[in-house]
Amino acid sequence: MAHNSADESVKEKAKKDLNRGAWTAEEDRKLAEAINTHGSKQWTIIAKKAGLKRCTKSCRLRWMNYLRPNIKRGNISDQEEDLIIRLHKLLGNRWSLIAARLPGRTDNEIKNYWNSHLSKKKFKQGTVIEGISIKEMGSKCDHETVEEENTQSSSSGGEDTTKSSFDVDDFFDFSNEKPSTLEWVTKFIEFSDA
DNA sequence: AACAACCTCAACCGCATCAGA
DNA sequence: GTCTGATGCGGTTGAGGTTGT
Repeated sequence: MAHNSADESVKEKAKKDLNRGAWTAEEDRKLAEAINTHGSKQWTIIAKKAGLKRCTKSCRLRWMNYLRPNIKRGNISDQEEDLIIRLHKLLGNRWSLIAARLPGRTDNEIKNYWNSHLSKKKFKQGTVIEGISIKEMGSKCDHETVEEENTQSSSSGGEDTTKSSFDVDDFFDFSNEKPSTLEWVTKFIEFSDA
């Protein structure tokens, strides 16, 4: 590494100048004000103009996970839980994709909920995944459990996957996804069809 | 009542990807 | 085509709360 130490110390100093840890109500108010003025896209501008000693990432995260309108907090319903389980089986640890199918829920919330509730539940019940660790689950789900899902749905006529009342068409509507996601979904569909 | 163990969740970190120059 | 800064994502951490002994 040819990093010069002056550069590093500038970065270190900048880091030290930033607030860290829990957000205060006052910080929330300032951030909301700045987003109101500048929109919720230009985070470098927002971070500067808000007058907060917070980095862009921190501002964005706070907005996405807490301040954003229409956020549901806590009380994940049975229906939502069921959907999370199904989506996780299908998508693996792609929390943002899963969150996109659950209005008002954030990727962080779903990730936390999965790690604290569902992963254990699944192990207790032993119904979905057997013989692999939680850490392995994320990567394995991408292909192996998809295959399992495929087998299960074909044997049961594929009806069970729609047991909960979510809109299947909407669920598989990836029209708003990024090209890289679409590519992945296309691959998944090809894999399912094979 | 006191302490330890466990749980939850907000926030941070590092990396990957994207977009513009 | 390359570089650089911005953005987004998933994994991890740690503070605070809860439960068990």
